Amino acid sequence: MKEKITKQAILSVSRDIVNQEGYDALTLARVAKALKIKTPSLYNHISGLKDLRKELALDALKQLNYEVTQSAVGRSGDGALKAIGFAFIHFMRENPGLYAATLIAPDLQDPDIDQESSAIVAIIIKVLEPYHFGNVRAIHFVRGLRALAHGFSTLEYQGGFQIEVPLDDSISVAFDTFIKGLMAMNEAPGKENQKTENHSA
Amino acid sequence: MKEKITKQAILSVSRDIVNQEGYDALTLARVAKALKIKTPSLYNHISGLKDLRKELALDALKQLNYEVTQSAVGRSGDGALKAIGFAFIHFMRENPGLYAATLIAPDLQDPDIDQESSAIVAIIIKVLEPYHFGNVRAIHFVRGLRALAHGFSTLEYQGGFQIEVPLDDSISVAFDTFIKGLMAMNEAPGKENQKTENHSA
DNA sequence: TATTTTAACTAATGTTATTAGTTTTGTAAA
DNA sequence: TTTACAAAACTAATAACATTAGTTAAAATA
Repeated sequence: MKEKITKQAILSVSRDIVNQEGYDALTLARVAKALKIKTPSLYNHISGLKDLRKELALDALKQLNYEVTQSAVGRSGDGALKAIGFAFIHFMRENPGLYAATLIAPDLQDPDIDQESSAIVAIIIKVLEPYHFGNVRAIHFVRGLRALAHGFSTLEYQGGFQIEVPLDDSISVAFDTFIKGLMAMNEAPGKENQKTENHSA
Repeated sequence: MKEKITKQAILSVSRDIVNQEGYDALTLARVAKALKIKTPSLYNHISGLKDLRKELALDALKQLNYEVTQSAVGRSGDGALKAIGFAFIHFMRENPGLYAATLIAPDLQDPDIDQESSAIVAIIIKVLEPYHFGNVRAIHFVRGLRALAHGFSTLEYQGGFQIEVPLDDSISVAFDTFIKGLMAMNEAPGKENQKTENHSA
């Protein structure tokens, strides 16, 4: 049963390739071989390697958004925040190649990519709502949480944690710590509580 | 006055290339052109592109370590921690190509690279000493601070922050938040305060 | 059935990294 | 000063890659 060759099929084998053989293994030659066609035939469906990388990154971001969103449903407050953090790590562990795709191929100027990126921000903003932060302050916290999740993911991806202390404990403690500080901040709020409409932090 | 061609000279032009033209612009052909020699001649000094990337990453990590260390001297406690965080961001802003080199070329298995990575950990551990955390707990916090700094750097590098709220404010708030939570944690310590000797978190 | 579009193909070009073998050049010894 | 050697440049060649142009076969449509 031959798979019909379509953009989705190309993305599908690309996902497998990057996850199993590493991001660098994603070449048009490799993709064509997996699909049993010649390299130039790919140009009937995509407009080149750069395009393929972008599409793959977009796909990865969509999946990441979905999993992050799912991790937060049914939870609230600090439980939801921690779940979001772990959803990042989980995604990276299960899909190292796709995670690399979101790291390397960014082109954040691209409107499609930009939209997916800010969708993640919107999720966190929503979870933060009950805390009643001012908008500016909320953006600071969103950025902090995002940086924390992203930082842990990237460092583990690179192999930056070798010690025998379990990483999951560290992540848990780090989020607890940040959230605890966040509460303390709320009791003694700063002066920068102006309104802001733009939520694409 | 012709520059004598040496490993250092190769690394020097490589630094300029990645910072000015992006990490992808680092090819042996490009380096050779900058040095006005032919590509194969480079093999008299380095053993290939992979080697060059590794050497460049090592160089970048050394510089990063130096700047992080310098940022902490004369400061203590939360002031020092925040300064370290900003040193990361500053390095990334001034040397985007070198920063990318540390992100992309890792090979964390390599002993040279590993040593430089754990040097950064040692610095933070030292700054945390006055807080008298147990070793396990200290490692958690080191990881958290490292992830925070790394996360902010990487996200800004990718262009992940577009809004008009200044990023430096967010970084400041995030570190304050984390440090505040850290103090609160210290007042109510957890149960996992065993001793550990390995400091290469 | 005839026509148009889709999607494969072959052929060719230019850019890479890399290896092998050769020549030049500078330095140190005779 | 001449000779010997090693360092560091070179030329030539190969293989993997992306990309473009032009061609052909098959499928969909009119």
